[in-house]
Amino acid sequence: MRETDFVSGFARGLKVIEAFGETRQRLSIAEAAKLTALDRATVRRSLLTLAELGYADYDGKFFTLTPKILRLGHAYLAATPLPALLQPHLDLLSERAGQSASASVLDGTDIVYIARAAQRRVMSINLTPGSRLPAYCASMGRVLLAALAENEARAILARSELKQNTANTRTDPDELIAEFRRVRAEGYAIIDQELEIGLCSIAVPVENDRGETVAAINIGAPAALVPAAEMKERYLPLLRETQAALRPLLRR
Amino acid sequence: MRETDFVSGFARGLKVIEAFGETRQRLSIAEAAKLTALDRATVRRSLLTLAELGYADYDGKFFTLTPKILRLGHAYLAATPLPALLQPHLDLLSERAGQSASASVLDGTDIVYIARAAQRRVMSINLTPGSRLPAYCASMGRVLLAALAENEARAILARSELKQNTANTRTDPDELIAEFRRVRAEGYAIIDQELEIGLCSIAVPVENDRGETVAAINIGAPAALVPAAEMKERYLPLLRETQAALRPLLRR
DNA sequence: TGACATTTGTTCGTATATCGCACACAATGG
DNA sequence: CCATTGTGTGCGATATACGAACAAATGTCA
Repeated sequence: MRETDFVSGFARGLKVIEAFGETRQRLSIAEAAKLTALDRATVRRSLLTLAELGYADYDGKFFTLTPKILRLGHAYLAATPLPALLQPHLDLLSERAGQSASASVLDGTDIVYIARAAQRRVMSINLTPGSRLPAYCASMGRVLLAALAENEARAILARSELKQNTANTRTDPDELIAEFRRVRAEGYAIIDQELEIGLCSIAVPVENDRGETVAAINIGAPAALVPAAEMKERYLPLLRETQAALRPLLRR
Repeated sequence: MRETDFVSGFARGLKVIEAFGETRQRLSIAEAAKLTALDRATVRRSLLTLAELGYADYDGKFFTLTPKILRLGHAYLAATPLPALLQPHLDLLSERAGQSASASVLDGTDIVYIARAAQRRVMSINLTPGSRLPAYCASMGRVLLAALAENEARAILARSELKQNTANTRTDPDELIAEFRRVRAEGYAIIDQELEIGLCSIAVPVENDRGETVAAINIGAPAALVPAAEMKERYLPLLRETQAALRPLLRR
């Protein structure tokens, strides 16, 4: 790709949109300029463009995103067959397990939820398609990282902010890499309150007919009701059944 | 706003992203150019920019969006307090009604789901935050359109593609405007299989402490289990309670 | 309160980046 | 083999970014 095959005005605009997620819903021109490290004049032009197109509102002082911006993410969810294909299987899985079931893919150091069948709300966080969690301390994240070449997984860990969310959180890269080996060998990952106290989850990879990992699915349960030790025997068989049902459906 | 306060490169890029939603997940340069009515060279630069930034993959022939694109929509869902504020109330509502409950706002001629608590799956469509339905034939759409000034509502109907989805679908603008008056007077809207055979729903507005309509919430049920005639007595009281609980929480 | 410092939004001029067009070339299919 | 469709590139005209300057608003302190 040549130097000139890059539209920097477009890239700058996308950066401005993402700036909204990091803080509040309202951003002034100067705030957005600080968050994006772009010139105030440039940010102003991007924001006015968003407003002109209806992706943002402007009251003369602050800009706020409008729901029209969801069209952009929806372009992915609607265009990609994976979420729609997984959804009915997650519904069934969730019903049989009596717990929430989700599917996600990897994006950088995060997992991104692409489909979800919720039962009771157990987490403090509100998860919907598009939600992100750090991969290193999520069961689906462990599964997805384990599917990568070890040097790639290590590179992602190096870029991750390995935060000690709870007393249980594993933050040592070597220890995590070792866990990835176990996950690869045994085909599942269990998280025992590493992300949030009171929450356990178990995940398996979703593989296509070539055996490539294209996503991960999990079941989450309150630790008070389902101790981590019981996660495997209670839910792994159900996850394996879903996994097996999906494999032939996923052609590459 | 001056003419030069508009970054057309940015606007063109956003148009390219939206082009993915309309068709398949894979777009060639020429296809994207046709869909957006932009020059091939321009579309090519936009797509290469998306690929360079990791929002798209490029195999040398086709471009596909990556889950990173969900960051853009997520910037809205994370930044706006409304979805997170509504979610627990929808969960409760859904549990008490034993049916799915959702919240949406208006974007042009569509309603956009911003939160949802699903029970069993009744619709053929998979609804998640970001999903869109035509406003004119959805219960929440009727409520949101009824909240507008009548000439605005009429203008939106004029722009809508009033499709006869089922035998029950109302498509006459005058008839719809009359229905909006009734909705405004009585404070709720019921849809009896106008969108999809077998699906009934009832919606009420969510108002802030000034009485302005900021969203709509609904309950959907299978027509086989809950005839449209029973929707009101069964679910309207629950919706009204949720509505009342939300009002003081919504400051403007 | 009033003077001053700081922050923020806006405008301007100019160097640079980008657009749309025209054309060359490659792949594909009848 | 030619028609068709799609991709890459050079170029002149135009649009855009940047830094700086200015104006307005806001905050600070005596």
